[in-house]
Amino acid sequence: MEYETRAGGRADLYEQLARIGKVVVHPKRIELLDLLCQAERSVEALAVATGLKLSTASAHLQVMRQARLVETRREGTRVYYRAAGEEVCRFVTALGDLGRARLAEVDQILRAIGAGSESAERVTRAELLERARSGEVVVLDVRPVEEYAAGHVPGAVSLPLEHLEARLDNLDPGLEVVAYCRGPLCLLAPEAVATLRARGLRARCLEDGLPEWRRAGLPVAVGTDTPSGARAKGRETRPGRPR
Amino acid sequence: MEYETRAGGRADLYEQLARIGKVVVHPKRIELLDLLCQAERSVEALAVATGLKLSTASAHLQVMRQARLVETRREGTRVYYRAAGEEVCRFVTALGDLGRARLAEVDQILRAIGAGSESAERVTRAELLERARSGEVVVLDVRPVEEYAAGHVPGAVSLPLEHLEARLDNLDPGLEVVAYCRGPLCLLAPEAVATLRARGLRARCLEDGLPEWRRAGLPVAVGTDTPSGARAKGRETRPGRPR
DNA sequence: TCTGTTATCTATAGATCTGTGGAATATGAG
DNA sequence: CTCATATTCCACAGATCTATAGATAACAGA
Repeated sequence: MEYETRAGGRADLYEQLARIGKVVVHPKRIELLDLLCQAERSVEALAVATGLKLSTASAHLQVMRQARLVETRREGTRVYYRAAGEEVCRFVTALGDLGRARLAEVDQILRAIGAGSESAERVTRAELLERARSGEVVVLDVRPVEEYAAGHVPGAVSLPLEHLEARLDNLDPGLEVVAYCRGPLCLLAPEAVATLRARGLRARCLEDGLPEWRRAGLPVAVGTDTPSGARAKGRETRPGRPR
Repeated sequence: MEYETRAGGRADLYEQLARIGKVVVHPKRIELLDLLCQAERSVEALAVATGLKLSTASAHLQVMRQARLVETRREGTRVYYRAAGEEVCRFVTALGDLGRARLAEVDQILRAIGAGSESAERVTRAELLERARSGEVVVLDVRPVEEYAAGHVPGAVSLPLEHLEARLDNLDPGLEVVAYCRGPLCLLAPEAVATLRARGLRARCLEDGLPEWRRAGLPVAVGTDTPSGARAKGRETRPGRPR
């Protein structure tokens, strides 16, 4: 039996793509990339967030830099890493989607906290926009403050999950809460919702997270000012071409 | 300085995703996956196409199976592998897109054969549909016959690149040729176009390849009958939900 | 049942990857 | 210039991955 062999330069091509594959072969590197899709961070911050030793984290970051998936910015004695462009975040999302679709284990882990695929509970972006405008809901950003600062849903209140219990009183029990976090793989918002519901509040998760919000061409606010009344003081940007 | 640590079950999550990453860390596995996104194939066919020994190819396929990215079907003494669903192909596409966007090397390799990002030359799907309907162009599927058989643009003529030179006479020099292949990373169609142009024929590539065509919700014909007149005899399917 | 074909499994040697502590570098403050 | 901080570089030991040959298993046909 005979089969055709492949054309010439392709070997190099796949070798190049494997450079990218090399990044996502290590769980910690995926975690780092996921973090960097939310906001830039210093090496130390990344090491602490992922539970790695500093030198190990740095080594992983070098691998990611060689694959050109991250870029750096120096500020004084500190080096800030960030995802090298929107395509990187899209790729991480694609990886997560594939995981949820094909690996039952992923869905199980997510479902264990109520973030699984029975997402009938989730609020769509369109619904949120509409209801937030009329003041019916409070939008809660439960990610760490630095991620909120790097970009958030306009009008959202920053309330990191770790501080949620402590600041429950600040929430108006009459309003429904819509919480969001990093995306479909992130457990912060589902955990927040579980906590809130246990306290008798009405709460739901937003579908997806901030990267998808941005990618949908919706406005993103920048800065740490939490809106006490209705409008935030941080800059607000609307990207060029919605999709 | 203090940073928050991450919540609980996440480690397992990224470990699961790394199972997928493990597949794309090896160039040959990416190549195999790319092939399987076009059509199912036997282990031997895959080994020959990628230039691997049989046992090595089998080992790679086991890794891919463990990550649930491929599935198998047994037919007599032979085992056919296929991509485990549309999400897998979408992921491979995302990987390729990321490579083209971030790795200059990838673009260089593609450009060396005229398939680079200066794709102003490419025909859009919409344009092709319109012009093919009015009979102005010949649509050429330059992939191997088994991929044509597994699915092709309705009305396209199967003419694998390796046979192109030999069958040049069959082409009407008055018509423009639109060639397509596996996708943006595939070099078959660009090479075919280069060959045709060297012979003085008018020829262009279609944007992307068959997977993207299918993903766009356009009809896909199945079978090996090449249309001599206007209509193919193979089945023709229109998927449920276009996108 | 026996035989040939196709694919998987096993064992192994060589290569690559990981985590680590400690040295080296770069920057800013005194 | 010297010191303190943040990061990267280096060397090494232990773990994992890769390719391959040969054994084994599944199947079809006589």
